[in-house]
Amino acid sequence: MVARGQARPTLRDVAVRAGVSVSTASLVFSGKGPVAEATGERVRAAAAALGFTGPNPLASSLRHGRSGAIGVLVEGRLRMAFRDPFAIAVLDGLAEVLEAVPTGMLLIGQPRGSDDSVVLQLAPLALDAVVFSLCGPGDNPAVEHLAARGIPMFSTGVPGDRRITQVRVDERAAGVAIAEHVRSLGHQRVAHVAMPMLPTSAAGPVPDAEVQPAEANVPSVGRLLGFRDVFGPDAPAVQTGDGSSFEGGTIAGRALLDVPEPERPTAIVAQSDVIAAGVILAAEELGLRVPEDISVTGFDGVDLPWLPHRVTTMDQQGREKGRILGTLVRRRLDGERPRSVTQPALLRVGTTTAPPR
Amino acid sequence: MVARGQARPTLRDVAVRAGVSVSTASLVFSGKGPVAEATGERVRAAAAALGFTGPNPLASSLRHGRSGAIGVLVEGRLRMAFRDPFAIAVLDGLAEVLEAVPTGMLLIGQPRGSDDSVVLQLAPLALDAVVFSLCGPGDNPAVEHLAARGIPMFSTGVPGDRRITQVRVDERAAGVAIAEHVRSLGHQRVAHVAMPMLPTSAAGPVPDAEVQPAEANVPSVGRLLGFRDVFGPDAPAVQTGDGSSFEGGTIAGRALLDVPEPERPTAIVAQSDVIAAGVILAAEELGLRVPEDISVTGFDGVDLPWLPHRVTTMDQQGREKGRILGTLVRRRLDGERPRSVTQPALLRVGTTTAPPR
DNA sequence: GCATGCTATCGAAACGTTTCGAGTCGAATC
DNA sequence: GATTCGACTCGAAACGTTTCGATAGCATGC
Repeated sequence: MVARGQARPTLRDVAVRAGVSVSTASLVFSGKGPVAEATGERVRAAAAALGFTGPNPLASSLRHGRSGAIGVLVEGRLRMAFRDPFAIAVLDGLAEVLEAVPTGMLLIGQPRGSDDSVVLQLAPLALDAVVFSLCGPGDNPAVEHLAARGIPMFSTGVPGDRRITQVRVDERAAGVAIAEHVRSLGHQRVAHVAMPMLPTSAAGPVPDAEVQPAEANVPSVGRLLGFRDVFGPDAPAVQTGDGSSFEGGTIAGRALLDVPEPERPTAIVAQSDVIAAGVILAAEELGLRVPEDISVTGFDGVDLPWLPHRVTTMDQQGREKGRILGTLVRRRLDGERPRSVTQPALLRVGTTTAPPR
Repeated sequence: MVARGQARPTLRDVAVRAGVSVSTASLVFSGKGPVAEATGERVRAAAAALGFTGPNPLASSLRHGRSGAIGVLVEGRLRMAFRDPFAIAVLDGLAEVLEAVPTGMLLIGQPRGSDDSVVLQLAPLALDAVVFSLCGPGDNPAVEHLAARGIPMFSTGVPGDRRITQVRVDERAAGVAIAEHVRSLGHQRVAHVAMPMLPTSAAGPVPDAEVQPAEANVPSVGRLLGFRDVFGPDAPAVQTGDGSSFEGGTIAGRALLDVPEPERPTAIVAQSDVIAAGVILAAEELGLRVPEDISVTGFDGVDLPWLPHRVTTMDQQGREKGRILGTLVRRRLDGERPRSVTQPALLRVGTTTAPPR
């Protein structure tokens, strides 16, 4: 029942005790190949008696060449990544599909700046695939390493390497769609709050040099391009210094709204719901009512239970995106070569937009 | 440079190409044992030429008996678990320590109700240790399985099994401390909003039968006991139906505050900051100002950037707790047998408490 | 009475490392 | 010149499975 000494029992111990060969014992646990009822029973009894809880996963993995784990690369500190409810939604959908396989998700943190340390961290890990779902723009040193190891890679748009199978949305088209909605309400002075264009971008107005039309698949860039497709290339845009964050939204909101009324935008298009929430706080701090005095839109379509508004947003259906990602991973592990897919984003009108006064 | 055909190169391929034995090649990559400079160079060159990215982790793990991954058990859907910023803080601290080893964190979801499926999910996973940090009260079927496999277990208080090494706080004492603070301000009619006493608890008033003094190590129970140590055994307490959630706090807050003024409590002691935030929303919805009309306290000491208050709370230093947890895991993997530890929780007075009017 | 087919079982060969003990060789020591 | 010592290298034996091909037993069909 309990381990004698230190060593765990092995399949061989079980086989010996049951009076069968190791291969037969293996068959009993894997369920492949025909085994007589009585034999199976004897083996299971021996296993129970020895406290054998099943074949050693490491040995089994080595034989199969599969570890049963996929890596999830997390850029920056965990606490930051997990503040983004959209990322969580994707992860949740992913887990939902992978649970059934079953495959575990191995979190791999990647603190900023330590470029090659992630490779050192990755090298000793046995992974069947890797998902980039909490990463920002820019190249990731992990991509080269994983490509060399032949580990299949998946992402939700960034990094944009062609060796990575993607579940993406047409960011620019989505940016156009929400901007159109704002314009159709009658807004003309409209500003944009973006996530950083580059990993190195500083908070503040977006420099034109950082907006490369070729990078339209990067969410921050694509959404800004879409916005400017509607409101013109000179429509004001500021970026946060830290991705999709509430604080970043608040800071940007103050900068845009704390100006004399004639210059003040009548609507702000933000690149995420969390940023939009921050902008709303900034507006309310300044005594502006949303949506009467100022309209605010978000992006993502996540639940913000603590926000007493329903943000007008582009619903990206994060959980569904995660599920699709999971399905792609599964199919890849089954030997197929699934191609990248594009998911639609849907305009969802909430309580934070109205015609200008 | 690139894989020929499908097969990845192995250490043997590298050794052959470099004209050395496999064991010597192994020495080069592991850095153990003396290797002549020239030999090492030759092996590395051969590896580069073949596109060998390092020893196969699976084989290496089998040999070492270590997988380089620790499991993190997540009760309920991922999205729910990750809504709790305290859990995230613990995870963040844990990751900080484990990154350096390096060891990955393998998330294992455990949807409610599917009692033995977690074992099925766990069985094929190679884990060096398991951390329960996002789990609620009650027994967990995974504990038996892991104990049988001899996998070291760690937790932050629950489950309370003695085979698990714990980083806990004295929940009851902490509950007393914050209640004392509220009483010292002069409050007499004080209510409590708890997390569920049992996994099966329904939202609403806490039935006496669910409050077992023996279970004082369970956070929800211990904190309530501490609260009642100060305000008496009949002080009103309601529990949420879903752990530490904003919505749960709002619902409970409405139930407690939407009553005629003479019956209304002048302070509410909540079992988490997130719940406290929900209570504050409920209060404000009813036109009550915090802290002028009603004081609200939380628990945990997490950052809620979107909340325009600094909650008075017991700071549990989640990140530090996670770091300690990580250190315990590390020491255990180094062969020590670290004992459970108790962390202090510190009263941190914010802007949500004041004397009653 | 012999080929045929099926079921149940087994031995041996992987899977790709790491580690242990042993061996080689040249330099230093007596 | 024999001995001792390091530095370096190597072969072989694990680590605990899974899988392939072979074999044995036994009934079926002619």
